[in-house]
Amino acid sequence: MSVRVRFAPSPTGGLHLGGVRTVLYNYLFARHHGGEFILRIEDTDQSRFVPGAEEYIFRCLKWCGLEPDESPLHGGDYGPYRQSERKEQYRQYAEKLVADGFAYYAFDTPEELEQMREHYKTESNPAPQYDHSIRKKMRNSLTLTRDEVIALLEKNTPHVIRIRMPENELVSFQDMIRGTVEFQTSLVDDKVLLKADGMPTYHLAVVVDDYLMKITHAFRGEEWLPSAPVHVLLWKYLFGLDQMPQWAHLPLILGPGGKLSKRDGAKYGFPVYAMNWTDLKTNELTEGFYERGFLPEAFVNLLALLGWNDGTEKELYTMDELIASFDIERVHKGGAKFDFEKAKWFNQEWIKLKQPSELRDVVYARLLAADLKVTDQALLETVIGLVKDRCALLSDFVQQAGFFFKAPVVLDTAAVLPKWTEAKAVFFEACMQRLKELQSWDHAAIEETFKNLAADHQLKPGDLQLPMRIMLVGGKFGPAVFQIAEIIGKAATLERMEYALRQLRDQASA
RNA sequence: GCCGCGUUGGUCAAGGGGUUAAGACGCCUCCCUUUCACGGAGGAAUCACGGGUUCGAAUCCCGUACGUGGUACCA
Repeated sequence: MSVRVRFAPSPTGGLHLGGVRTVLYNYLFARHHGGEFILRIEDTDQSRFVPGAEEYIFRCLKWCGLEPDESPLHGGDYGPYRQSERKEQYRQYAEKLVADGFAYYAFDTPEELEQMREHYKTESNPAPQYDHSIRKKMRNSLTLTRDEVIALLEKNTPHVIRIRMPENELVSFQDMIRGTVEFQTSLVDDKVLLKADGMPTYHLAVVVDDYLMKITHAFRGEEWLPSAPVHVLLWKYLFGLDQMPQWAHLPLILGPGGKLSKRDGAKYGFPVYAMNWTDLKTNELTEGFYERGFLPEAFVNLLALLGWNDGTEKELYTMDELIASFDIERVHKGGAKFDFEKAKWFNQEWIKLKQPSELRDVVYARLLAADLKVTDQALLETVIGLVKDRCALLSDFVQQAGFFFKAPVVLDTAAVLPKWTEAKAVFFEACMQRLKELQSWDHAAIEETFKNLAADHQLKPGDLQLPMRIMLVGGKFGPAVFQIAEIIGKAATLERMEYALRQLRDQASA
């Protein structure tokens, strides 16, 4: 049987780091085994529907290079791939469970449920569950007579269908990451399977759809572990345990203080979503890795290694390498704290790995967005080659490459002013003259001219290079200074020197 | 509260009875570089705690602590 896995998000907002990692592990597993990766939209909660969220998910997956084989967009033989469009199929399964005695109708109103919780709440049990003991005291098809139930149903009385959890059974299953996991059924409540609006809850939908879509391996976040016994039982009742996919519950990704939230991102200044997401109601923007300046290769790479490794010292992987070495059973049990510093390191490594030509388009876009117009693409590649080892994020290119295309306006004169002397001013005036006369404008010739003149003036070249750098760059960074001069050209070099000299003169006398 | 899951340096982590307890990020020192990076050489954990089992435990078992998730007609 060929491997089929699925990622099943609900379109309620931004796509989280943990979500992307779940996609990634699904994707890697599918590719590793030559299987299919399916995307199913779990939009059964109409009250939480957010317009644009589904499109957003597709954009994120595309950027990450994790596109599904089957989805609402890509089609496939097991559609529709949105649960809202499959609504009609769920009821029959719920009814079958009722008929077989594994589920029941419950007519309790939200108010009655609230009363029940209030009534049975004690200090030692602050959150009473609708379970085997409570259900005997509620209005459902277990407590009402058959005629009463029929009458209520005929009158279209709002009702839900709940699973009837067995009283004293041990439910266990094999988790691919955690091994045997066991639950005592008495401690699990009678989860709603079909809501009053006719929509299934996650519990019913996930089982029915995984069955109908022939899912062989089901990976999801650890937060689902407590409801796993419900799902296992549903599989047993509906389709047989031998049909059930193999489960793997992925560890959580944690923030500095606990579960990673978009709050953490805002608080500590790092992105939490794959791409920018703006909440339409609050207008709140949550930053994405894409916008922050991450390469998708780096993003995927760092996520893969957050909770998994192949046992070797290798840390930098291409997607193909990940596919080749990924093994779900080597995924950790414990949650991993996300470290933005390490994330940046991955990005930096990936920028170093890339050829300038591969970086050209994204860097061009960044510069353009920063109001730096680049007309010479070949020049841009040269510049990228010179500065990329200094960039951890794509956004760093604005500073590291920007001065090649636009003269600095604000200069870090504070870096030279303390040691600025009239002798240096005289030197630079002379230097400008010499450079103006220079025949071949290449860095070696410029450097030679510069150093010879320094000797003539009995100044140390080293003491002059920093001022020269500030003149051309504006700050204490960037590649070799004569290299910069060569690239920006004679005219720009002289202009920048003159501009800077004027500022230094003014500021030194002030 | 109850239930589940987890716990190797600040972080990611290898190692699963006998090792000097890998490696990476970050941090610090030095070298290279008279900028900033890159690169190179070094420095800093006894494995949450307490009991067992064993000749021997980070590795197995049991408790405790801590963390984290669930406890909705949300997923």
